Amino acid sequence: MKGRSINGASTRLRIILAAADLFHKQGIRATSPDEIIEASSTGKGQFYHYFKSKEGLVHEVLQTHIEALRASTGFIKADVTCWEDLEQFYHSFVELQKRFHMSRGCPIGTVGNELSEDDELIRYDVLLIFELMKNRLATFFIKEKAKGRLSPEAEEDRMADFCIATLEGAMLLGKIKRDSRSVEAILKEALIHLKHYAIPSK
Amino acid sequence: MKGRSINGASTRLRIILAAADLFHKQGIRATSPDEIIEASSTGKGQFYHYFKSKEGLVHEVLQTHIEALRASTGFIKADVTCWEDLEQFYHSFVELQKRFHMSRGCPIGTVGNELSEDDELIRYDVLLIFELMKNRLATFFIKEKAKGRLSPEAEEDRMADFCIATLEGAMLLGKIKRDSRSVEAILKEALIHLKHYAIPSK
Amino acid sequence: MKGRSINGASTRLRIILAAADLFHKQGIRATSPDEIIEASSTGKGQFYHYFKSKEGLVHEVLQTHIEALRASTGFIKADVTCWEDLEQFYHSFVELQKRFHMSRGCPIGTVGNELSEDDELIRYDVLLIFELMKNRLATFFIKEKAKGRLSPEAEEDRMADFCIATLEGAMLLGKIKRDSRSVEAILKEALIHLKHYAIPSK
Amino acid sequence: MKGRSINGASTRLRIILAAADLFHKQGIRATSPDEIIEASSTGKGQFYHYFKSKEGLVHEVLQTHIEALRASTGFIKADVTCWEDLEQFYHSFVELQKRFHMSRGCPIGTVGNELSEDDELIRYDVLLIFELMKNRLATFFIKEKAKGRLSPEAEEDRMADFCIATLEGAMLLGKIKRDSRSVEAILKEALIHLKHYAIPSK
DNA sequence: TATGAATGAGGCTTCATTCAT
DNA sequence: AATGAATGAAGCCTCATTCAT
Repeated sequence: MKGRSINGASTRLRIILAAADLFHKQGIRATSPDEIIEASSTGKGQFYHYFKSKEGLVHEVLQTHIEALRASTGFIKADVTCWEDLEQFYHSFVELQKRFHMSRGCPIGTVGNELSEDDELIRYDVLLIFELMKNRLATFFIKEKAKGRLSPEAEEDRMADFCIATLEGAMLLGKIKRDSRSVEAILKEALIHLKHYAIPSK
Repeated sequence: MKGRSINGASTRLRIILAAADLFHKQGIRATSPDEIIEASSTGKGQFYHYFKSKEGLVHEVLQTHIEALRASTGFIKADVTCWEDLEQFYHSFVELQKRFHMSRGCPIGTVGNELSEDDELIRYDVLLIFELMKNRLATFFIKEKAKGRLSPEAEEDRMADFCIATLEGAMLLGKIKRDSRSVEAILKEALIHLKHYAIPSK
Repeated sequence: MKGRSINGASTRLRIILAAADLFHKQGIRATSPDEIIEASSTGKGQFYHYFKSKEGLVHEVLQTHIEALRASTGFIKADVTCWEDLEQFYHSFVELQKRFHMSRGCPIGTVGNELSEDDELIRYDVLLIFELMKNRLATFFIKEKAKGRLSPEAEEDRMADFCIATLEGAMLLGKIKRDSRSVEAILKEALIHLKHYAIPSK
Repeated sequence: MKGRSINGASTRLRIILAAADLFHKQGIRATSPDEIIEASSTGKGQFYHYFKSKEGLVHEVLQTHIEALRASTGFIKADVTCWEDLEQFYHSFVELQKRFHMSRGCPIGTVGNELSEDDELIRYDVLLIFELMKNRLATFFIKEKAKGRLSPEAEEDRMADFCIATLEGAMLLGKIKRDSRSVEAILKEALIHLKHYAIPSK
């Protein structure tokens, strides 16, 4: 009788949280159900009681990320309404990475990067998260443009994708270098570029 | 008997090439020695004759990438001497990705992504490759600055890291979206930014 | 509350019926409690509430077959009082098999076949069913002999066993061939043989 | 280092023989790879080195039965050239069954009986064995007829199928009853029937 | 009566590696 | 240089059952 809990939901959640952490730390393939079971103090049966397979769990973990993104309950600060918020958005990721002493990349990027052609279902989940983030950012740019504070030739969607790409690329480099300095430098460059499209309000 | 050593060399190389392809396609963890052996038409013994372990092979694969980068024999066009070359550098990666119908990311990034804290040796190999690429790019920026064609406040190393980060991030998005359009858009944005540091020769 | 016990009875019955069908379809070992629970739309608890174990359920399923045989409520037409009835007896099994497009064998034989030395309890159940069927058939032969319509050297028990064996063997061939023709041919041969013992009433 | 053998073939054979015995004893589903591995004194890896799956092994086991049948090296005496040989054919099966104290059925029938709709490959193997046996028997009947020693209305194929069906049915009953007497009685009845088609040479 | 959470043993298969020839 | 047999740990999942509510 390991982690017998009050209700089933908590076991399920414990599994998801343990899995999310392990996937972030070492990737999906490097994480075995047994490891997740151990980390969440459950039994083998519970794993497959709550999730139909490891892949199913991956899906649930990503759904949890989506929830957190939508409800702004996670580490990601994607409610961007001003340029400072955009910096905060970037910052929230770097903070996460620093918390793990630069040994991990982006939780989403890590998962996305290790997908292959037979992980279509998971790819769609990752895609959805990236699109969600992109939309949050694009919305900010669109509003800025509407207010006449962004150059008319700025393409909001492109800019948003550029944000995400620089973020993901920077975090990957940060993980490889085990150093946050270039991550911050890269993101600073990205911000400089984005702000080039800004029209200073007089 | 020459034939033997030639064949020997080719066996070794066949294994490396097959492994490089599989690692790129599906990552290291998802690729078993058996799969590599099969793809390179060798026997189990040969694998461990030429490489002391799977990790050793990963190292050799990365050494091969380094060789190719140094000798400019691979797909990477890192001999950058003008802005067009920089575009070519980016382009060479996008071409690679397109060749696989946007189902793969960057061969180096894919490997780097799935490393965890106990893959220090491999991490150094990946780091070396990124540093090598960065130096090639930085060298170009340094020369440009020396020629007075780059703004004095441009930081060449940062710019080079920015190049690599945008590249890696863009390719990740491309793989997740299975579409090259945003990859190209992102890289275009990156180039715009970099060129902002350029001083047009009159 | 009557409704409850009625529902209760029906739950129990639903489980037995679902199990009987699955055992017939794929055998006992290939059928898990989960599958039975799913097929009978119950919960896990109900299964072990009504049956002490999977083996206990197998026993109940066989008891149900026995009931049906005794009360002549099942598909088996074992009330044999004339030669046409004997044909009907055979025919009822072939009909069952045809209903499942020749993909299944005899429901009893299938269960009996997969028994091993530590299934003594179940073996006795199966044995009882075969003995029951045999007695029904033997009774017919005994009566025929009593009426002087069967050769004095006919051994009624042997004949009855012969009936069952040909039936089981024919159904096995039918399942393997997925074709009813040889089943019918074999049973026809069997009938010819049995009728050889008959003395035509002048 | 358990049963390290001189050459690989013997390991493979040991696995097949152990599996054949266990399948006969308790059926395919009741036999786990682990059990086969244990019984054949091998390692887990060897099992999957020689056979692609458990199903693959079942196939090989059946192929071995086919070989034995073709080469007449197994327990089955299917070289039937006279009526005594036919009795011997039957007898060889009963002897096998007696050797195991009537606790097992026919090795082929046992496998055939537990198949379900998703074992098509194995079903074909079993079918082939039955067809092979049938042809051996039918050949005898055909030759007898050619020699004018069999009634013109005898249908050789039917008779052969009848032989196999009675055999399989009798063995199943024998296993359930744990008694050889009715098996022998049933087969005696079958022989009586078949001989009815014989024309005594004057 | 009913639900489904919890448990852990075991089933089938792959992995990475070593060894013998 | 080359082959492939051997090994055992581990990976993913299902099973049969019990327990708590």
